[in-house]
Amino acid sequence: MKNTEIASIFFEMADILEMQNVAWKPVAYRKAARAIEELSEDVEEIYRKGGLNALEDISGVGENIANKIVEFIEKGKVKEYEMLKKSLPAGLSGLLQVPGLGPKKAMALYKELKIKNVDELEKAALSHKISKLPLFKEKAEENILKGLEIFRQGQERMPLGFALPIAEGIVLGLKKVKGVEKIQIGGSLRRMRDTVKDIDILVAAEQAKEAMDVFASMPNVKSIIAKGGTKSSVLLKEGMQVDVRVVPLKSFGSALQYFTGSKDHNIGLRRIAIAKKLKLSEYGLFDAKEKQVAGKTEEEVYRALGLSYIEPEMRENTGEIEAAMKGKLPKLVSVSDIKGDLHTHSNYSDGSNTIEEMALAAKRRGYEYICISDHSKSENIANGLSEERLFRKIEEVKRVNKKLRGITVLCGSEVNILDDGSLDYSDDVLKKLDVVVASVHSKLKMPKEQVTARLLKAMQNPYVHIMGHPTARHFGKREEMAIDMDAFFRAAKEYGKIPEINSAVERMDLRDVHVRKAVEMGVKLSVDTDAHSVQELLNIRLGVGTARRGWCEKKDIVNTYSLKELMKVLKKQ
DNA sequence: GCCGTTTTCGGCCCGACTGTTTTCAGTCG
Repeated sequence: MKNTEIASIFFEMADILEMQNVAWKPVAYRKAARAIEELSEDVEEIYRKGGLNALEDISGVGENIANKIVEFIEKGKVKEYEMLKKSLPAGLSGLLQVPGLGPKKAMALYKELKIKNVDELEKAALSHKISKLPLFKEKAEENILKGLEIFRQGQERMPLGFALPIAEGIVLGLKKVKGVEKIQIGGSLRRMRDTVKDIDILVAAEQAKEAMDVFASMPNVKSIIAKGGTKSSVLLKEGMQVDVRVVPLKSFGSALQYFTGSKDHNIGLRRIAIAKKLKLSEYGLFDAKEKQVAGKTEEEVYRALGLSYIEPEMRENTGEIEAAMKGKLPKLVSVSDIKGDLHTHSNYSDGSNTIEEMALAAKRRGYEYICISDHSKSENIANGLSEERLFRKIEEVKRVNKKLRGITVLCGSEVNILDDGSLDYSDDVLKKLDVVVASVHSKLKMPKEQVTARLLKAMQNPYVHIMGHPTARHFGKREEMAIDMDAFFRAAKEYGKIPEINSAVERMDLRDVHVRKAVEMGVKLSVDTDAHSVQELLNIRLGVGTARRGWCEKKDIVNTYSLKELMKVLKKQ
């Protein structure tokens, strides 16, 4: 997949152009880079199939950038990028990644002190050379060192499942503050992106000061980046930045809309506002006479722009605005639609709770069913079940079903897909199970053709129902496997297999763009937690978030079906 | 460099915080 590589070239070109004070081009290159980064398909594939025209169909990609993509695909490099790089010392544009440093200051540091990279920047700040420059006074060195700290900590995006509880803790703390009328998480966290860079929190209050003071003095605050009357930013000990904004109640909806983003979605909305001779800001939607025509709620803002309400998870400017104009948005699946979990573990393999405990926890969630799918025999590291232990487990599930009312336990297994695409149990064993989840846990670095063939072969097995965490990515450990996703979903459709949206905090697999593609191709999916304890059943909200980002409706997700309907779908295979 | 429900040319989102500015530039989201 060349997408990430190409995107990073355009991001760097944007930085270099910005340092050279070139107008608008940086904006254009960054927009194109973001779009390429978010593609579900390999740009190379898009080019092979549809040529230059198909590349230009990518939003933000015009003739010029399309040609550069072709150049990279065919020659492995982009001439203009190479030339731009030569115009500045290597590493200099990297200074822009340090918060607080923009093109002007970075260029000044280079011209005055010959600072060419982040390490030299730190040395200069520590030896107090910077404060002698005209643009920089006494506070500057302190801020640069603070910026470097944020830069080093903020290199990595944090998985949604880590950030969400942290954000919820802050919300809880601020809710109690006198004068706080409303509070809500915004940003990419509210859009349920699988990873987030920072946490945005919006507060409605007439007097902001007390909320700001409480926020800045929370116990997990490591340092304060900015603290003003209505806007503060801090760095947490957990390593992430949190921004809190306070607005009056009458602006809460427009502010929430604004701080939820995405950036591209907001630009789209503001264009519509301009076309209607209106002005949209975080304070509201205003007419030509500066009279507020909407702003108290988000619904009001969308309605006033002539759009139906767009759910946060869809706000990426990937067609949702056009759909909202025509009133053709999907009705997204929600957590309350989920009737069961089809991929969980018990202490038969590597889970920490008994089958009965898992079942009772599922019942407390209001589920109709839960499938306990422990690991298969070759997964030694996770205490995978031999055939003999599996048969014992089937009996145990029968016993629990007899004992418990109001929840049905399905006996399943997460069966390893071996290197050649065959499965870890024989068909005679698989056919005794209610649900078979087939997953890859080994040889994750196979070339694309091989790994795709491996998955396709597994899908041809008539006893497989669900394809578990299809790309096998693991945050901080490994990238996703190289898979031809088109071929994968075509096969899923042909054989009636159900790819999984795995909600485990460190997996989140499939990704949103894959899900969107599956939905477009008419492939049914399952949202599962892969829970190894009763607590982890809660993570279903993460997977549902991904499903919503992929525009899933209830009908697209099989575990929103009643047990009877679900069994019909599974039997059909 | 991109783009078109006013446009193929002329726009391109809009406002807060910081520092030291005595009225604003730079940076950020």
